Amino acid sequence: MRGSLYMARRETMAEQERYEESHLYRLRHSAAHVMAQAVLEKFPEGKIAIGPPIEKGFYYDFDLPRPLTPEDLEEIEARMREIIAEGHDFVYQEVSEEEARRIFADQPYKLELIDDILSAGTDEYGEPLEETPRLSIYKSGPFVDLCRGPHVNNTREINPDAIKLLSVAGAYWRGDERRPMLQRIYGTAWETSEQLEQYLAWQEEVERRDHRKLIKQLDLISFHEEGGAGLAYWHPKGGCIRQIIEDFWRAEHAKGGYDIVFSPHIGKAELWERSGHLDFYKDSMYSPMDIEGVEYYLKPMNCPFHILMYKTRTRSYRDLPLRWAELGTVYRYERSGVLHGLLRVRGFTQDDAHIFCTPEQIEDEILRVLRFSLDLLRAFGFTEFQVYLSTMPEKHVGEPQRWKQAQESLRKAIEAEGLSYDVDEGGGAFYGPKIDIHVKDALGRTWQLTTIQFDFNLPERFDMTYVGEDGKEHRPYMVHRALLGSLERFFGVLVEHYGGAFPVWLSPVQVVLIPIADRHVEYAHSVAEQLKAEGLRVEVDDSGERMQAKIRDAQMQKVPYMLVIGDREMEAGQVNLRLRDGRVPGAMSVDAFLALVQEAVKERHLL
RNA sequence: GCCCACGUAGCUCAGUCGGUAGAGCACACCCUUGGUAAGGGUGUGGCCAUGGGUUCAAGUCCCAUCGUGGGCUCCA
Repeated sequence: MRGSLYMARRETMAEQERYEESHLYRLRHSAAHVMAQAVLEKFPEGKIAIGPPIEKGFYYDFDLPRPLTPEDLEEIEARMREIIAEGHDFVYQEVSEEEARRIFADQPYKLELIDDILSAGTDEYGEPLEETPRLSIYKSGPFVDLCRGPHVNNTREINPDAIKLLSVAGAYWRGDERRPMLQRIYGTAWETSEQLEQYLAWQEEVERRDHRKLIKQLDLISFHEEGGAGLAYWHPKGGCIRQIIEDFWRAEHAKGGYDIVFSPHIGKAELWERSGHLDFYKDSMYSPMDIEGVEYYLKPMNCPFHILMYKTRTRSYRDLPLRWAELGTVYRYERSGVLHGLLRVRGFTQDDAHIFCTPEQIEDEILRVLRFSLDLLRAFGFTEFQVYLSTMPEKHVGEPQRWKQAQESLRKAIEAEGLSYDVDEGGGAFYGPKIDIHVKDALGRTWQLTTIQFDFNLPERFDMTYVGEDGKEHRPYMVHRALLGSLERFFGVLVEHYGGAFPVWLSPVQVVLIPIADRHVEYAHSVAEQLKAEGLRVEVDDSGERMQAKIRDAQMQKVPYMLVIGDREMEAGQVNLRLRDGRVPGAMSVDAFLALVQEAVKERHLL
C-alpha cells in the first residue's frame, strides 16, 4: 500500500495479536474472498494465489490472462457490492487431502499450498504451523478457498459502502523473484463508510505531505535524470537546513563525548577483502575503479576506515572507550525499482559512529548511546518510539557467550530507559545483535532511523587489540551506530513529519518582511538588517506584487513569520506580525518580535 | 532487476480518429502603490525524455534505452 514500503512493517506483537482477533480483521479477510470471487467470475480461467488482511485493508494475488486496468477494478468493486448483497454465509469445513486436491484441481497455487501445509507444516502464508496440519476450506456462495479463516458469518456483514479497491501491483508468487509475477489487487475495508472516508482523507494527507513533492515546491532538493537516479542535489534552502542539522549534530556529539573524524570515499580492494565486504556485501557495492593498476572501491560503509585509524597505534584500556563519529557519505547499489525519493537513494551520508571499548564498559556505553539517540530524536520533534532488539541468528560469527553478554547489555539499556520493546529472535546481523529504534511521525506512521549494532566480526578480521590492565592484549568490543540513519532519509522523514512547515530553528527562511508599498521598502530592509544581525534568516519581499500576493507566496513557502510593514508600522517603528498558521498577533516593536523569535528558536518551537 | 502505468514550456497539466503544439502559474516589461492567501495588460519560452522503426504524414502506433510512480524483493 502506498507509503507502507518505508514504514515499519512490524507492529508490536501485542498490537498484531489484537488485530488478528478483531472483527475488522475477519471482515477484511472476507472482503478479500468476495473480491476473489468477483475476479474469478470475470476471468474464469484465472488462478488465485493468496489473499490476506493487511494493516489497513487486504489484498489478493491472481494469475490472470491479461493485465488489469483501473476500469477492471471499478467493475470488480461494483460486482463485490452485488455479491455482498446476495448474502452468502461463510462456511468452514475441514477436508481430507484428496478432497482438497479435487476441489483445487485447476488451481496450481492452491495445490502448492496444500503440499506445503502437509509436508513442510506451514500455513498458506508460509508461516510454520504448531499443531498437526489440517486442511480447511471456506465456502461463500460459489466461491471456495483454501483457508484457515476466520471470517465473518455472512457477506452481508461487510459494509458495501466501506470498501474500496485501491490499486493493482505486481507481486512475485511467494515473494520469490524466480517465481511467476502475479497481479495483486489492494483494497481497503472498514466497518463504516465514515471510517473509510477518514482513511481516504488520511491517505490524501499522506500525499499532501509527500516529501518528493515538498522538496520540489520548497526548492530544497532535486534529482536529475541526466545526473543519475537516486542521487540527491541539495539546493541552498535544503543545504541550509542540512547544515543546521549537521551543526546541531556535531555540537551534541561533542557534548556526548564523541570525537569527529573524516575518512576517504574510496579504498583499495584489499581493504574490502579484509573487512569481508567483498564477500558478503559486494552486491551492494559499485564496480571497482582502476588506479595505476590497483582496484579501488567506493565505500559502502565507513567502518574499515575507522578501524585503520584505530590501528595506527597501540591502544591501552586507558584510552577506551573511543567514540569516533563521522558524517560519512557512502554509496550503495540499489536496484532501480526500489529507489524512492530521499528515503531510498544510492548515495547518502550516514551519521555514523563507532565505539571501541572494553567488555566491562559495554553496558554503560550502550545505555549512553541509547539515551543520546532518544535525546537527539526528541530535539527534532519525535516523541514516540518503538524499540526492537534483534538477537543471534543461526548463521553467525563470534562466540555465543559474547553474543549473550552483548544482548544482555542491550536489553538492560532498554529496560533502564523504561522503554517497552519487542525481541526479534534470530533477527540480528551475522556479526552481532542490535537495537533498532522506529519513530512515530505526526501521521502515526513509523520509520526506522536509529540502529545500534554490535560487531564481533571486524575486530577479529582486523585483529584489533588493546592492552589491558594485565599488560596483555585483548580484543575490544565494537559498536556501530547511526542515530538519524542517513541525512537524506532523515530529511525526507522530517519533511513529511512537519509537512514542510519546519519548526523555526530549522526553517531556511524564518522571517519574510512584506512592505505594502514602495515607500516602505527601505524601512523593511533596515528592520531586516537588525534581525539578520541577531542571526535570523530573513528575506524582504520587495517585488512589485501586492501585499496579498506576497503573503500568499510566503504562506506557500511555509515561512513561519511574516512581518507586514505599512505607513502605521513605519511611523511607530514597529512590525505587524502574521504567523504561518494564519494567526495575526499584530503590531509590535522589533525588539518584542525578536524576543519572541529567539525564544521559539531556543525552545525549538514550531512557531 | 521484475510486473503495470507514466514522461508535452522552469512548475502543474490539456492535446479527439495519426494531419508538424495549448492553458494556468512562474519569468521579463508596462500600468497599478494596494492592510493579512493570487490586481490588470503585453511578451519570452517546447528537438513533445532519448534512440530506432511503421507511415505520404508520429506528441499520438511499435521496439529499445533513460527517468518517474504503484508494488514485489532488499535496506540507512
